[in-house]
Amino acid sequence: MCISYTKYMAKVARKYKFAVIASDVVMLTVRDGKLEVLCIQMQKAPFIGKWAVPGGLVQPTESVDEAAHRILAEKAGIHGVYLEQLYTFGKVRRDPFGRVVSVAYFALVPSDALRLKTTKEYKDVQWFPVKKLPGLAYDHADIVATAVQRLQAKLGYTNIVYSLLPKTFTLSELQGMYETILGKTLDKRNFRKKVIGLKLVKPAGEQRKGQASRPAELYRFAATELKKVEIL
Amino acid sequence: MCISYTKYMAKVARKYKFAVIASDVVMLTVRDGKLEVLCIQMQKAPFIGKWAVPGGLVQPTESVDEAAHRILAEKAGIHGVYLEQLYTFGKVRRDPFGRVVSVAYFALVPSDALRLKTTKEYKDVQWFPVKKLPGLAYDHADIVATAVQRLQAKLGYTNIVYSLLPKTFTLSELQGMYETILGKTLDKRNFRKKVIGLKLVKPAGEQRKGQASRPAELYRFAATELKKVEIL
DNA sequence: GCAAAAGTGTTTAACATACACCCATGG
DNA sequence: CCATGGGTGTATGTTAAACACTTTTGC
Repeated sequence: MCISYTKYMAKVARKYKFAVIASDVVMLTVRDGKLEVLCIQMQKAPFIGKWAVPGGLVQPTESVDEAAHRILAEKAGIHGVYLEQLYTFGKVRRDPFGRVVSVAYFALVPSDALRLKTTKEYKDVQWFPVKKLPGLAYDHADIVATAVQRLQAKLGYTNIVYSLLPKTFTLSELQGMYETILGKTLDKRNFRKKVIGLKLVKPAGEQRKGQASRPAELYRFAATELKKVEIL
Repeated sequence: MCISYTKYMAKVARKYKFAVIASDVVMLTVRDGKLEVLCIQMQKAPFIGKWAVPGGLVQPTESVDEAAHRILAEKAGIHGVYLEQLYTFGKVRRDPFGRVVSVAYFALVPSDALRLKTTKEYKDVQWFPVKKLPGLAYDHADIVATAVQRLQAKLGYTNIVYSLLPKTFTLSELQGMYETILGKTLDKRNFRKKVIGLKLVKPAGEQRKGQASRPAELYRFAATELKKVEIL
């Protein structure tokens, strides 16, 4: 149904020469100390074998936001994660298929949800580190770059990092998130003073044991909705 | 030509039930100590007599950015001002005319360009203070509110204010811009220390005379492209 | 007992804030 | 000469940045 709709729209759009609206979703996660993006491998000319960010046409009965949620669910089986509109890419020739304007979104996926995800068998879906991306179809390299910039910026003035970590985490894990995404190291003592002083996190009252080192205190986020906080 | 295209598209869009792409441009200026928005008065049902922000359909041969520039030029006769993409509004029923997704932009117009503008005779075009807006058609009240928020935020971390002032200006005029847009007063001495210390402005070497008070030094912006600067 | 990561304070410099008076001009 | 807006400095508190050692555990 989705494929026939796509083909139908392509025909209509070519005939009437007008723009159709698509949505592309950049899904980001942090895994093994690397910031990664979910990509799918394309089957259609002229991009056979190329990778792209998941996307699809916006249907007549859904809002653009709803389309982004649907793509997230269909292409990655992920629900309830952080999703926000990123930017709208509207150059005339960005898609050889026809005039497609793409409203791009970015989603943040916690690494524990991600583990669930990779147990499913999508042979044409893969996480790539943003620093080792394959060549992407369309203008998707620009879209991914814009998403990474937005994430880096928001890390500094919001509590958005809550959407990348599991419910409880150690302060070292939290700091690692910042270091991975920003690509620089931070001072441990200053970082801890800051996140505790700003009440970004609170102790969960448990410890992470089982490692050959001193057990780490576990923390929770004080808020799990987006708030403005000057962290950096 | 533009009107017939619009009617044609309306027909096509209704027939094939799919979304067309429009762009709306929120033009902002500061005049007489008030932040104002340019609105046009509509002629078509169901919004006869209602005010709206200038907008129009994106043509097949132009990018969405180009459409925004065209709307700015057509509806307001303004060229070369600051223009950036704001947000894409994509709810299903936001336009009774059909499924229209709007890529909103915001433009900043210096008050001297604006004086030129208001000498022209547009009986259906008017500047309204954002605090005294008439009821707006569609979801344009949301769009304007989003634009104002974006402007307030960018004022704090960029030099964007350059796009609202003439080439030379006094520090009091500059401070007035900040106070008007942010809706709060600032300390004169601290403000001056800040903008000079950050090298946001440099002296123009002239003075503004002709007022019943001490002449004020005139300044210029050190840069007239958008830069990140922590001002507030 | 040793390797590995967790945890903890102090000093210094930079910046933000609060605050009040004199100056140059036009009328 | 007076009304108007322009221009200037200092003291205080707050925040950012730099920096090294002790603790607790598993093996």
